Amino acid sequence: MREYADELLESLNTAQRAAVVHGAGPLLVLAGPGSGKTRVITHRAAYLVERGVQPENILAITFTNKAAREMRDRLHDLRVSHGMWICTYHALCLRLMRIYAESCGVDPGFTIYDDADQKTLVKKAYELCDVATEVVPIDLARWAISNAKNRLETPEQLEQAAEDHKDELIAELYATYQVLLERNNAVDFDDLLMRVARLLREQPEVAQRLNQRFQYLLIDEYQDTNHAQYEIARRLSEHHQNICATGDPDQSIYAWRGADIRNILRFEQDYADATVVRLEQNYRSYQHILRTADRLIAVNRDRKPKTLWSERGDGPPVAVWRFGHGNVECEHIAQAIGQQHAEGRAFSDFAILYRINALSRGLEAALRARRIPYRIARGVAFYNRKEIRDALAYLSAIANPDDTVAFARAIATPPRGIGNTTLQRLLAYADRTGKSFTTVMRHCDQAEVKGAPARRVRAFEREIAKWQQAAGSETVSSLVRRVIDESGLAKHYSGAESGGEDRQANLDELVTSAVRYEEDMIDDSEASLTDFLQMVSLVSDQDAVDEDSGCVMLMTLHTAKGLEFPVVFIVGLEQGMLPHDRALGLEAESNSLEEERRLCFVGITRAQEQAVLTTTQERLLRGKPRALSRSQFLVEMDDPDSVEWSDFGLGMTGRFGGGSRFGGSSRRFGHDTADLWEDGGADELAGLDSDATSFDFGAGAPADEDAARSPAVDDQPGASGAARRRKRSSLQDHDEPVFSLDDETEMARRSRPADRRSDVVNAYQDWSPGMLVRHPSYGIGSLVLIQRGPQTRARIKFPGEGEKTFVLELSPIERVQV
DNA sequence: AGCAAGATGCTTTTT
DNA sequence: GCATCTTGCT
Repeated sequence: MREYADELLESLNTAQRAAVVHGAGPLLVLAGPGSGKTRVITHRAAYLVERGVQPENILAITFTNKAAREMRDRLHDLRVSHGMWICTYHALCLRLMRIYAESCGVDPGFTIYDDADQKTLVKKAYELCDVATEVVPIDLARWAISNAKNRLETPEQLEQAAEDHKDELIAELYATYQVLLERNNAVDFDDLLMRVARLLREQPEVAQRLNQRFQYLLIDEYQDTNHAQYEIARRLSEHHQNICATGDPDQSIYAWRGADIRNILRFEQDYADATVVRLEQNYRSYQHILRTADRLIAVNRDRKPKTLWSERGDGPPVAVWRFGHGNVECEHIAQAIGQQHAEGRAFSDFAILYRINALSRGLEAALRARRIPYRIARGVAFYNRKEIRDALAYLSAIANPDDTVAFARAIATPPRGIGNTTLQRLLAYADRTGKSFTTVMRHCDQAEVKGAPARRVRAFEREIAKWQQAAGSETVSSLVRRVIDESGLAKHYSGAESGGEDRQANLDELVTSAVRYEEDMIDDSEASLTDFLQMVSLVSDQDAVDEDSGCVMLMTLHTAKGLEFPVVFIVGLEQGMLPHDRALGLEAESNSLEEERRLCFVGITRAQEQAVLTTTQERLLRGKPRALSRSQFLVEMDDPDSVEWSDFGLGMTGRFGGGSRFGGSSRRFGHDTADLWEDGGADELAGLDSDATSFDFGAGAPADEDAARSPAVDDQPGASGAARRRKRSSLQDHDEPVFSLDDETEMARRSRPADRRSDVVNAYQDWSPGMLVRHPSYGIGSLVLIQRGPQTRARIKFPGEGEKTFVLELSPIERVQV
């Protein structure tokens, strides 16, 4: 009879198998993109269990909650479920801090401050230290404090290392900020790591006990660990040395927030006799994609060479699209997605990636105008809404009577006749005496708050006390409901003022999330308000990436790490965007430029079948037009064999600035590519004019408004491909662009040859082998083979160039009229 | 105390 | 372009 352990090794390649069967002792798995890393980790965990290791003796640390969830699911499929700790570094530290609260110097009911709360408190430190933000920019101080914490440095150490007055001020701010955190019984994200790292370092007996508990460590994305995380991993594996780290130095993209690529590079020195396994076979992408990514990353000097290989076919070349303006870029991408969807591709097959969140706006508008369902990976967005933050402030105030940041927020909304003067007096008194805010409110006359305001303050305090009592006897969800209703928040946000209904719905959603939290709790007794709030604060963007939402996914390149999609668009490949300005500064120099390159590498390697990179000559940035030149990365990765350039409406700069109102005139994009190729010089641009006028900017108001009324998400994920197609085509009928019959535009439209306005649904229906086509750089060729499917692929023979394969929707190929 | 209009500054990426 | 902060008015 075959053992289950053998079954676990099936369908693994030699390297993967070596990593899975590796027993005790340090193991480093260097895993290139798409090399089946997650499979290896999960199979390794399951294999260990199968060989007699107890699940509760295994600790798996991931970078995101989503990765943790995925791993848990996969392990469940592999029949390993309970007992194993699978969590992020931050969640791990949270749990340890709760257990060892006293040793960590916190009260277990502490609040976790997010970015915004942290900023509030740092500002307060500025006031207390009498430092002006003009002298030390607030973000500089925040960055410096965060860095110090990552390196486990105290304010005193920072002060000793200070080189100038500014550094001294920062050290002072850090010290004050820490005191404020303590007084509020709060920690920030960095504290979670720092305090646990210190705990393990300073209390060897705790470290020892945890070594016994967690006999095997599995750590994902090791290249992204910062010093504190590195220290934690080391201490937790000090005695048994059973640490399995996986990662890829070429995908290290978090150095800017303290991640140290050296942690992975020196693994072999840190752990004597470490076994190193390299996973170099890629199962994800076609060759053209892989080779292009490889060519780009090979430019980095600070790197260990690595050979990525694949048994998959060439696939279509990587496409580079050049546009005159960011608006055209968005329109064209939306159009291409619409077209491919009409041919049977699911919307969820597409991802659009960008360097900075600000670039999502135009894309959203273009997708909405075409009624293409999309989702933005922004998990925190929900918890960042005003009404949600307000509700959470009430809850934090109930759970943690020292949390003045929460009280200050709660007391102000809805307005209850307690203004800033009163609040400041209360806060000042709390600061002076160190009493909890509830106590201060109860005795507010001592804080010089008298008369009517005093009555209101005491009334507010009584309400909080009432809820605190309720918190002890009812479920979290019913408390959340009660607080939202009784605080007056529900009423306050019910007004017909903009988005009142949405806000109500969001507040309801918060209650739902509390219900879901209770359901997820295995042991009911563990569900507590504090725990719920702490969990909520560790939610991140990546967690909002849904597997099969039936939507096009939009996200930053950072968020995309670890994901894969059949078709990937990376927009904004321009100097200043990708690589970003901050990486191009003289002082930043090569290190950050190399990180930008890795970021681009991560982006390209997300693509399974098709990668499209776009670049524009101009785009709106912060509301102002900005001229841009193409990214150096495009040049570095270029190769005529695997990268194909297309130009769309180059030189159309300036004239169309201003906004997203251009109607759903999809047909006017697509295959009417300009006949210019290389660096569209000014003389070549002349021929573009007629095309340029056909773009109809600013004239599509009716279509735009129509789109605004329709929901962004209208696709049914469950529907079969055929059903979806049918639904789509019926939609298409209604979706017929409502042209505003602006004279100029309509004339431009008519003046174009009919065949160049290819029909979206029946595109290429009449294309057949033998037909002549034109490619802007290869010239005239003949169609050898046409393959219809999710993408229409065509094999075309060019005299002197040989045969090449194209995805027609993505290439600038035109039919030649005979 | 509370609100509204105007001024300011800011955007890289995230647990 | 947006969100946040400041100012000034009721």
